[in-house]
Amino acid sequence: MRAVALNLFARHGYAAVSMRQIAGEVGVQAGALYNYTPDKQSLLFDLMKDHMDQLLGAWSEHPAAPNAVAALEAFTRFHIRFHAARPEAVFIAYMELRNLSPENFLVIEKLRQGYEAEIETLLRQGISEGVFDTPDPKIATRALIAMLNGVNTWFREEGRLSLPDVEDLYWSMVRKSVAV
Amino acid sequence: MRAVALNLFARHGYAAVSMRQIAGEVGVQAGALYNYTPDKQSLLFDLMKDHMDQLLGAWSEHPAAPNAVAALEAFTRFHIRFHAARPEAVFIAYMELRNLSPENFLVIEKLRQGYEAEIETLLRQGISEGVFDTPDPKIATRALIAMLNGVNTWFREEGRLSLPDVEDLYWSMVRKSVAV
DNA sequence: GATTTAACTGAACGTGCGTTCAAATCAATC
DNA sequence: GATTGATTTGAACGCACGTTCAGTTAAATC
Repeated sequence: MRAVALNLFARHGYAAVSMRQIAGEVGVQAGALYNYTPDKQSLLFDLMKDHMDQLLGAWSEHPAAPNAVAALEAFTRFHIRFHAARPEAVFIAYMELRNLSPENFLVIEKLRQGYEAEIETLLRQGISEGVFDTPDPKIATRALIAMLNGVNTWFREEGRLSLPDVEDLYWSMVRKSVAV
Repeated sequence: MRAVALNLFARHGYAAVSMRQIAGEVGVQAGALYNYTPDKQSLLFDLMKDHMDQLLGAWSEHPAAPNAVAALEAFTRFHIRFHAARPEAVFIAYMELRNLSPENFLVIEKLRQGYEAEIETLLRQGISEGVFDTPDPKIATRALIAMLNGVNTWFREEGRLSLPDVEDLYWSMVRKSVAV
């Protein structure tokens, strides 16, 4: 059910997908879904929460890098790979924030901020190492994440560029954009 | 009516806003809206089309720059200013693409590609001038636009940074990211 | 002030929504 | 094969949706 909901929410949007549609693709009547989720809102929230937990979990398991440049490269490649591997969850995580109830939104937003904070720390380390130069690490973090998130709007497995190609291209831009 | 619809679509999403809601905020009954739009879909399309026309129109009226670096700086500042000035239209233009009918989507998508193409041309000029170095201008264009679009997710008029501050920060990153 | 035109109302149309629940069905245990 | 517990069905609940339209009201013209 989660998988079907993820796919439909990503394709048509949370508000435009009915419980009957989800049930239909699962091969079941709408009522049966309520054995697995208390309501539609929780279904959305759980998908988004799972995604954020996986994102933060996967990054936290990443081995420490010897210096800030290596850490930023590791992050750049990790972020691109992680997001390219689950385009549907990513799409939902960024597009359906406003369809979360206020309490649920706060939970997800806090997780998102946690991720952002890790990257900001990384940039600050590079600045104190003297290898990065950016006047506002907070804004630079957001700029970099926005740039990397952009990959998901166009990247296709079967496309002209392979994932390593994309990683190389973006790493080159990320590196230069915060270089001294 | 357009203004109200723009605001509501931006706040709650096209699918989540009813014609009765729009009518209510206008101070009129739902039926009256149909004197001004044939249907809800056209209302969305017109808002998006207007936005894209304004974007392309405003950029095309920009004076030519003496060289590629100046042109890229002009573009960076223009893009940030233009988008910061109409956050609701921008939000809709990027979030409601999937709620357009297939024909309408094609129209908007073509306009978006036109904008992208202008920036790509600009990058290519810088490469041939020898002032830019980026292995894939098409991807670099998308990366830059994604980065600049990111401003709208956090920028607030009353915030810590003024618009010129933001322009300066992003121009510094844009410039370096494609530098030789 | 009568006449024409434009704008709006209010009710209705058929449809689909999220959710509930008694009844039916299925699976596992004894 | 009877009993139990978990799943699923199918119908129903009240409500909201986009859209239409005959009838009313307001504005503009003469």
